[in-house]
Amino acid sequence: MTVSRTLGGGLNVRPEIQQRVLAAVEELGYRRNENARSLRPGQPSGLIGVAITNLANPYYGNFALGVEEIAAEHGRRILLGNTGEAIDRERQLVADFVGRQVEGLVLVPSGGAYDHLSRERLGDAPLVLASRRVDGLHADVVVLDDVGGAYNGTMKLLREGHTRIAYLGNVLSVITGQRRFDGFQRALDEKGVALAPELIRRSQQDVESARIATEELFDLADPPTAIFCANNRNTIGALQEIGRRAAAGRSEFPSIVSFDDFELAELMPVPVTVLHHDARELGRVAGRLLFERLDGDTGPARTIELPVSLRVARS
Amino acid sequence: MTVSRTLGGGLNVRPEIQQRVLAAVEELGYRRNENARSLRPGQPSGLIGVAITNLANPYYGNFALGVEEIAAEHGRRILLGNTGEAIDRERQLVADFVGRQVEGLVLVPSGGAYDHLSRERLGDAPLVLASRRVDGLHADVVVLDDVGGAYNGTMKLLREGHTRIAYLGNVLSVITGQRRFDGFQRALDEKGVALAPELIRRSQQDVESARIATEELFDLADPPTAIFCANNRNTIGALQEIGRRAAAGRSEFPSIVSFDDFELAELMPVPVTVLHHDARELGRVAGRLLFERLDGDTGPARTIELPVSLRVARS
DNA sequence: TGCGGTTATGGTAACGATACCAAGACGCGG
DNA sequence: CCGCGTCTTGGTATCGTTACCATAACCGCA
Repeated sequence: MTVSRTLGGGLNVRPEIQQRVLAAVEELGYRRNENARSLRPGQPSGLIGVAITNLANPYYGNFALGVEEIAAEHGRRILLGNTGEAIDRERQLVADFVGRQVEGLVLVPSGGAYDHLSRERLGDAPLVLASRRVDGLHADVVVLDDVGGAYNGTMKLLREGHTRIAYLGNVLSVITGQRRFDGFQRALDEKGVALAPELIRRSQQDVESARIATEELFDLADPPTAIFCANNRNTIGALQEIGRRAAAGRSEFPSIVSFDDFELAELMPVPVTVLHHDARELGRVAGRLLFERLDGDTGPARTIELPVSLRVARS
Repeated sequence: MTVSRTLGGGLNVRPEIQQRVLAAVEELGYRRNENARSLRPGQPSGLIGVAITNLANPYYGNFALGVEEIAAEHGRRILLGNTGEAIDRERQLVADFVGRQVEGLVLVPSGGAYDHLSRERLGDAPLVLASRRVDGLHADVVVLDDVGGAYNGTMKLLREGHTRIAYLGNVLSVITGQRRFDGFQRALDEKGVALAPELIRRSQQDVESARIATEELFDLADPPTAIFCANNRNTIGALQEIGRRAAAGRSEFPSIVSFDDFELAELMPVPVTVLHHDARELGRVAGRLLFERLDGDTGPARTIELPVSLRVARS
């Protein structure tokens, strides 16, 4: 049709006819069907699939926003899915994204199996993994300097003289959690401080379970004097429990190191040191990696490690 | 093809052939093209368009999660777009969503013009507006009890004896902001307290501008003794400024009422009262309204007003 | 054996858009 | 006035899928 030409830039169509076409489009409320458009071979769908683990966590909301920002710059939309850390849901989401002909995929992997992420399963769509590494998979990766950040944060507590340092972390299957724990452990080893098994809690995924874990820590005969929180959810849970106890008159004032920044950290009643990193920037970097692939970069898989800075919010 | 029948449930296909088809699918890595699928008339695309104003705000992240949750229950995916409060971007997003054959739209409107939301522009896709009302538009709406919530929060401050109450709010064009200001004003009127123009700041969209506005309030000759924050961003900004001043030794301890809850509110150094509501539930309700329309409900447009509860986080 | 009925299988058309091709209209130079 | 090139326009095929239809194979029963 002449309509297609008109809407596609209007090359070689008489201006008068273009006017008539546009008038008819306006009157009929015609919208080009993008799905039919992307059906023709070689035509891009204009979609980027983004799968994150937990949209309720503002960290991932910001991450998604960073990807969306880069996608929008390139005229693409994002299809967003929430995996909820469930591998089945991740599998299903990835399959669906591929079925919808996404041009590329950005994924925060739940960890564990990754057979659904193999090249032949994804077709032509490049894959960028974010926030978490998956060993043995050929894909671009953007992660934080988890080991170094956790090491620096723990060292700060050790230098302040703490020896009973608790660790609140994510489930074991999440590789990020392992790397952060590695950094934590390395710092203790270096200072010759023994790991106290009763102070290590590594299975909290949400705020409430983190709060309960903190409650149990405080109820120990020999409670910790400092807490290393391996992520935002654990930090908030720990601080909530501290607030509860303060309200009940049983004040506990451990030093806190939090991997992941959070708003109002500087207003906390206990000394909080924050390992700061920019989720939105992480999303942007993931987006840029993806679009470099889409622009034809065929080099080997890259791993970008973003720095984590130590910020003393209150001491 | 027999392939289509096999993947579509396998009715009237010999089990032996089904096995062969599935084996071939596995070997070739075949994925059904969902775009081609939705091309046939009457076939749904399985997509719901969700456009929110600011994904960096955890409130909207949670909202999107609520919609995603309901969509997932119905086997649908969400296409997520960020408008950034820009009407042009909203227009573009909506047009794109329609072009991609979304089955329905959930939108947090930026406010202002809404010609792009008329029925003929959207085709068959039902529209649900969330969080903000748009007068004169025939669509289902889910909003909070903005007026009542703001009224109750302000009343609490007035009953505590405050008469110099500052107001930190969103830009004027956002209808939610107007409604919250209405509730604020109604409470003042009822108690016979005059509105002090120098204490009313209604143009902060982000945390930093809210912090600066708070700084200016404290520097007044006759500073406020309480602050009503009309949304999360303004609350955080105000509290940040309070923290800064405390760190500098110039302690200011106004009472705060915050429309929108936030994590760790109970740990703040000043009395904070929170007008609590559940963003995720808002998203769920919007999603349910949408799916009722998709299930054939053709009744008149409904408006659902979700309650806002007053929670004394710290007093 | 023959006939109606059920089940299995693949051919064809159609969805909406566009690349390609063919053909008509027009202008210009020889 | 003719031939060539350029611009404009619409016909046709195609993308991947599924509804519909036609056909074939098979069964049971009279």
